[in-house]
This record gives sequence, structure tokens and C-alpha cells, in this order.
Amino acid sequence: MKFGLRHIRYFVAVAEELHFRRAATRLNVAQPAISRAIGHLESELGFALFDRTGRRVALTAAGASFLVGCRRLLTGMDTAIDEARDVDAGRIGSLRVGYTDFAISGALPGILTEFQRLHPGITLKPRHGVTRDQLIALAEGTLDIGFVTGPIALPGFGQHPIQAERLVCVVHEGHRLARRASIRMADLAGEDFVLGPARDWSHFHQELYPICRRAGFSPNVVQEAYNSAAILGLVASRMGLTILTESVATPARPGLVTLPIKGLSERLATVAIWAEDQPDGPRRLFVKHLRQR
Amino acid sequence: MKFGLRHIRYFVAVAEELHFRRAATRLNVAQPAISRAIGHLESELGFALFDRTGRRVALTAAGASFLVGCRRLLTGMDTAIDEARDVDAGRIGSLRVGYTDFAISGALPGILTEFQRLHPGITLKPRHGVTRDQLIALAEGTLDIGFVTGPIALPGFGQHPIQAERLVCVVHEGHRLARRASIRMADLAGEDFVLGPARDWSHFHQELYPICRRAGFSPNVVQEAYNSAAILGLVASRMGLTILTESVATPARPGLVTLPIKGLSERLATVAIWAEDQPDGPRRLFVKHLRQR
DNA sequence: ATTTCATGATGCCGTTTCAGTATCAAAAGG
DNA sequence: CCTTTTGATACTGAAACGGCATCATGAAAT
Repeated sequence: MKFGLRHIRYFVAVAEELHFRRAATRLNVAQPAISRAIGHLESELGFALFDRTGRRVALTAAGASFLVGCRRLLTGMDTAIDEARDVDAGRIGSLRVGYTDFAISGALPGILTEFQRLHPGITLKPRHGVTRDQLIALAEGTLDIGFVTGPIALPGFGQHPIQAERLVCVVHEGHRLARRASIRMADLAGEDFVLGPARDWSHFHQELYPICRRAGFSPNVVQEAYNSAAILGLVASRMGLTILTESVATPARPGLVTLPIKGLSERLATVAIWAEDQPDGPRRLFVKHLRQR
Repeated sequence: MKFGLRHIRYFVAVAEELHFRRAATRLNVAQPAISRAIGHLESELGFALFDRTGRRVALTAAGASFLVGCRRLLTGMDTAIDEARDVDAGRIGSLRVGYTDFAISGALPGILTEFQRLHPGITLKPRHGVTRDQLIALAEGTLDIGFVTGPIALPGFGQHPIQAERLVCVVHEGHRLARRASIRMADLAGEDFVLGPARDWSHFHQELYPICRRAGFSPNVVQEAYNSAAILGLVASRMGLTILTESVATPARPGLVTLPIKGLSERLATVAIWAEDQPDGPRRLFVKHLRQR
């Protein structure tokens, strides 16, 4: 097999035109080049592709068979290139997206849905994880992008702000504060708190504790629960109250009352974050999508 | 796309070895040729196929995608060539085979069955036709090979004898000759004959009439029927008697008696025949098969 | 830390391949 | 019989390609 794609292309052109000169014109090449290429191809293959009887050019049976193979070959070549190009540009591939309880209750579902619509070739692989675990996974390369509680100050990571939500207080309906239209942080001094575990929810705690301290107390945690749904369940079970973001607490649940907190300017930020030294395929498109929102 | 199959082959080799030098060795070329070919391919494609970080060579995501396309391409190329070669050699294709009533009752079914078993890639297309029509179809190129009543003397046609069958007489069971163990041609003088039409069965008639003349009579044809089954039906209906070959008459039918003819040395020859100026694909194999029987 | 080794990239040169121009030969058409 | 059309061939210059020698760099060994 001592011939190249060039021979194949010439052969297909001649087979379609059944005319050497027209094929040459179509290929922007002189006619002798075609004659030689076809001749070479035939001698390499060991059988004739065309019947040149007089000035009539016709495919032989073997030529007709070879033609379908060659067409498949050329289109296969094109699609192989296009697909590889798509993979290179990140338009095809998979993207592992981490999320926290706070992120998944906010803007993230909309972001993912819209991205999926724009880039159906990319398989999104969402996985739950607290901020700390996500940061580790990003650095290890087992996660492509994380949605975590911010702010984060780490070198080598790219970021984009997603949301900054007001904190609200959630109490059970029998609680002494349940009838109030709003509260102040100072009202919560001495109350029993239900929170996420300090180790896993460290970023949330780092936001919450200074706020409490400024209001003159330190939260008295009587129960730890491992996700926001469990926290709300324990609050409804009258184990205590909690502080969460608006979007987590907002879907009203029976037995629970959500109270806005007056005089509290702090908001809980959620940021998208990624490791800049990791190879970026679909991630680039995703970040671009975030920035264009 | 300014690259050839050579680049593809080199790329696949490097992708499989993940090592430029080993790939070069495998391809029996020097290592710089590989470096340049891959470099050229990458610059043509516009994206990297390999990550060359240090002395480690790894496929990029795009390279991995391109690799599967390239493998498909190469195997596709090989099968395209093999298939075309098979078509050229006549191992794949179709063969239009004509047959007469005499041929299809004799050796032909066995020949076709055996050929089909040996060459499953060839589609046999049997079609019925009297000798004259088959010869015309052969000359026109609408038939590849004919099984006709011989002998034929025509230039430009190849032939091969298939069978030479004894002629027998068929009478109805009530006929005056029905009890005889055998007859002679002279016994048939004055009898009513049922034969195929003179126009279509001309070759058969050309054999039969001289025989009758030599026996001292000319057959008195009272009915013409358009195939051997119809002839036998009319004989059974007591319209007359007929003369056919052994294999046509042998499957005994109720109401009919087959009589050997003594002193008759002539046999009815069936020959395979083909037009030598027609392109021969599967026909060559078929003729070879006939000659090897 | 320094040396050594392995490995891919690059410069240079001779060979091969390839395309363009001009021309030929054969067949179809008038 | 002459003209036109069309594929094949000869020759020439350019581009592609491969091999040799060498360089640059990163990993392993001391």
C-alpha cells in the first residue's frame, strides 16, 4: 500500500465525474497529475479501477466497490478530525462539578441546566461535597470545578462569584420568637443552636461565629446534623434553632418559621472555583459561560 | 488537511508505543522522521495530539479521540482494498445463469449448489430461457452464462460440455406401444407427436428431425406446448407421444410410460456457453469450476 | 549537587515524489 | 479525411521526505 490520501481523493473525484479533465479542474490541478495518480493507484492495487476504452471512462466492478470504501474513508477522516477538534475545544467531554448544600439550593441548578442546553456534548457529573473536600479534589485533579462557600483566598485557583445570600434564622413554630416579624442577632444569645459539624462546615462557621461574637454571644450548639435537610428536620423536632441562607430556608416547611435578621449586613458568598494548573477541556467553556451570565 | 496516510500511520504507531523512538523502530524509519511527521500533523490539525512533558509522552484528550478515528480509518482502508480485490477476482458479485428445460432437469442443479457452497460471496441469478433467447442475451451482455442445447458453432463464444443424454420416447399408458420394453424410431412413423414450438425449440428440433428422417418418416405434430411439463401433461392427456431426454422424462408420472429407443446413438448435448468479449467477473470462477468437475 | 543517560527536537543534505507545461496518440464526429 | 476531444507520456523545477549529526532538556544515578 504505497499511496496516500491524495490518490484516494483523486480517485473519488474521477469516479464522480467519470472524466479526467473535469476531475482535474475540480481539484484545481492539471490533468496529467490525475492520470499519473490513478495509474499509480491501479498499479499499487493490482487491478484496474476504470475502463478507459477510447474516450469513455467507466468504473470497473472493483472500482465501484473501492469507491464506496473510499467515500467512507474520506468522510470518516473528516468526522475524526471534527470530533478531535471538538474534544480539543472542550465541546465534547465530561465535567465534574462539585456543589455544597448552599450552592445547590441557589443559582446552581439553573446554571447547569442552561449550560447543558448550550453544550449537549458535555456530560455534567455533579457530586456533593463540603467546601474543604472540594478544594482537595480540585487540587488532586479529581474535580474540575467546585461550587463552594466563599470567600476563598488560595493561590493557583481561579474563581467567579455566584451568589451572596442573606442569612436567616429558622425556628420551630412553637418557639418564643416564632411570632416576631424579624429579629436581631442579639435576640439569639442563649438559644440552642442546630448546625452542621464544625469540621465539615468550617467555612460556614468561619462566617457565622464572628457575627455571633459581635452580637455578644457564642452559639450554644446542642445538635450537629450532616446536611441542611437534617438540620431543618432537627429544628422542626424542636431541638433548637438554626441560621441558614435564604434559598436553603425559603421553601416553607410545616412546623418551621423563617425570620429575617435585622442589622445584619454580612452575606454568605458562593463562588465557583477551579485549579488553574489542571488541564482544562470543557472547564474553559463552563467558566466562560459563568462569566457571560 | 495537508497530510497523508503516512502521517496517520505514524501517529497511530506513536500513540500505541507512547514512545517516538520505539515507534520509529517499528516503522523502520529514523526517529526524526516521526518527530517531524507528528509535528506537521499537529500544526495542520491546529491542536496537540501528545503531551510531551519531559521524557514522558501521553495522548491528549483530542489525541485519544483522533486515535480511534485513525484506527477505524486504517482498518477501513484495508477492508476497502480487500473487498475491491475480491470483486476484481470475481469472488464477490452476481452471476446471471440461463437454463433450458433440458439443463435444469439434468446436472445443473448440482453444479449450482456446489458452486454456491464454494463461493458464498457470489449471488447466483438463474433465469429460464430457450437456447435462442439465451444466445441473444449473452451477446447483449444481459446474461453471463447460458446452459443451452448444443452443439453450438458460434465464433466469440466459449463453451464447455455439460451432459449428453439419451433420447427416450414417452407415451400414455393406454398407447399401443406402452407394453413394449423398448422401441425403434421406425415404430413411431405415423404417430401423433406433442413437441415444443418449432420457433422456440429450434435447437431440439434440429436434432430430432434428422433422426426421424433417417427412420423414414417426418413427425406429425398435433400439439405444441411451451415447456416440458406441459408436453408431458398433454401426452398424459392422450393427445400423442413425445421424445425427450432421459432426465426430463425419468421422474415417473402417473399415466405415462417411458420407453428406451433402440439403435439410436444420438444424444442431446447440453453445453455451458458464454460470450468471450463480455467483461468477466464471477464468470471466470464459474467456468473454472465447470472445467474442474 | 553534579554527572550521566535517555529522549524528543532541529539543522543540513541527498533522494524521491509530485505537479505543471508541452506534446503525443487514439478515438469520436463531421 | 480532417478536426476535436481526451487520456497518456516526457521533461523540468519545486516541494516533501528521510537519514545523519547534533542539540536541549528532564530524569535518574552517584
